[in-house]
Amino acid sequence: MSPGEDGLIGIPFPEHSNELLSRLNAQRRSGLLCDLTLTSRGTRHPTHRSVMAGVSLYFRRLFGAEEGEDGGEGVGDNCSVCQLDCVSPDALAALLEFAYTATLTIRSSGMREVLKGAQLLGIQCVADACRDILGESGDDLTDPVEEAEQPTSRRKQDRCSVVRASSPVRPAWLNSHHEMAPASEDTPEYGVLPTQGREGHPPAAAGQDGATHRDGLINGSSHWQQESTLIPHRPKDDPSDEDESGPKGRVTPHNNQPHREGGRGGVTLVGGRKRKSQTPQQCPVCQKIIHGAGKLPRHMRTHTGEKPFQCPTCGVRFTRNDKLKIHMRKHTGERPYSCPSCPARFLHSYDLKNHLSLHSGDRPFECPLCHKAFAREDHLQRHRKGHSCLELRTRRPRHGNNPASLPPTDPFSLYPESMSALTAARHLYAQENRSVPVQLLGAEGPLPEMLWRPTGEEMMKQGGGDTSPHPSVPRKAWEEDEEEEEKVFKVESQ
DNA sequence: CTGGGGAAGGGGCCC
DNA sequence: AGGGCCCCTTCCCCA
Repeated sequence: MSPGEDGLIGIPFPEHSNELLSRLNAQRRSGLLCDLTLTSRGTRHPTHRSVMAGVSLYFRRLFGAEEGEDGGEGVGDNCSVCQLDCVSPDALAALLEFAYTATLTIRSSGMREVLKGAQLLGIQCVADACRDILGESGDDLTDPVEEAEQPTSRRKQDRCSVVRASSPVRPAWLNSHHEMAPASEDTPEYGVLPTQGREGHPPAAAGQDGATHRDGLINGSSHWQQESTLIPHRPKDDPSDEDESGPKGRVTPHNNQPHREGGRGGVTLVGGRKRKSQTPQQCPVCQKIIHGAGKLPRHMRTHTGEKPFQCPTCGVRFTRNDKLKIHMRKHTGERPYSCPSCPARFLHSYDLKNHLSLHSGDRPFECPLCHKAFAREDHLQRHRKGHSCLELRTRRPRHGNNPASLPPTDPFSLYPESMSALTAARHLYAQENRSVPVQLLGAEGPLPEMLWRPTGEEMMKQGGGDTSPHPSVPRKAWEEDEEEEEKVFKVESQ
């Protein structure tokens, strides 16, 4: 944590934007707090001008809520009814529904009317989606409003605006719901947000609370990209950890372990291969070190809850473009991973991997306590976290160890990490028909030292994180000791 | 409790 | 350096 942020913590509320939008929609339906009525050929739609300004460039300009303006009264401030006869009633209703629900529900026959309305009102993402579905390019249907705002490449131009726009408490209509599957993964198009003057002019839609939050975040996590800590590059001190495996240098699980302290960076020559800088950066919210150039924005969306990538078919939203891409396979029926041994085809590579283990019958993940084998590592972990290992351990270890009646050096190693030390102590003492000594019960304060055992994280901190010689079966140090000594503690329950 | 499917998140390589 | 794509691990949920 940098000195300037001492004591500053960021507590994300990912559902906030959705809940806020949902409540606003409820208010709209019941006519509460509505300060604007849209009409179209006789139909009337009460709504909130702040929401409309948030979703529509037309209304932003009408109300003078456009960033970069002086924040004075907009021309539309006195306007309470806005006649939009140029937009069909159905299209207007659909666009309003979209504004409050992030979902566009229309009949295909009405698609063109919605496209026209979206263009007229400057709702770019809807216009783009409609064009995609209609199979039209945007070139021949360029919205004049949008064109005026985006004279050149918007994606490139607005890169810095995207940074500011990523505030965790940015109102929903300014960050996520109106963006349909932007083309860029880590820098989603934030539509029509201009680049200048945001701090000085909180969006009209933000209201008082919104402004307060924004002010708070200007000094905090909203400036994550500028203020995120660049971790100094340091030559890797353990060359053995470098990836020298496989074609294309694709990492093996061994090399996919979490990086140890510091981080690889700069340019490292490994086996003649030039290694690119990974520019590790520290997340200002969770302090986590993020490796890889350009990966911090992606990580930040895990805090903000932003899901800028929406499936145009079913409306499901994703934080990442690659996840959306995989999701789209459900709709297209594409199953790119086919089993060489049978006709089975899969959506994901790991599905195929799991499937192949069924063919081979391979169960490489063995519980060191009960020696039950699993095909999947996470199943082994789940098994170990549960208490199933405390049951009778009648299985023999794979390598023909002689079960010993002696407990291992650290008897607590026999218990899952999820079990408290005190519970484990009770269990251990119960094996010997003894009560847990009073001095171990430690009613308050930290547990007595002899009952303390490090968590996985603590092990990482203490030992530099090198927990396992075989990363597919990560084991704590005490487990390895246990195995080395080949002492199997058979719990006698009788 | 286990097996399987799926989602989320992190990291590496290439462009 | 950033973005796209891919692979991996971990977690959650359901049968």
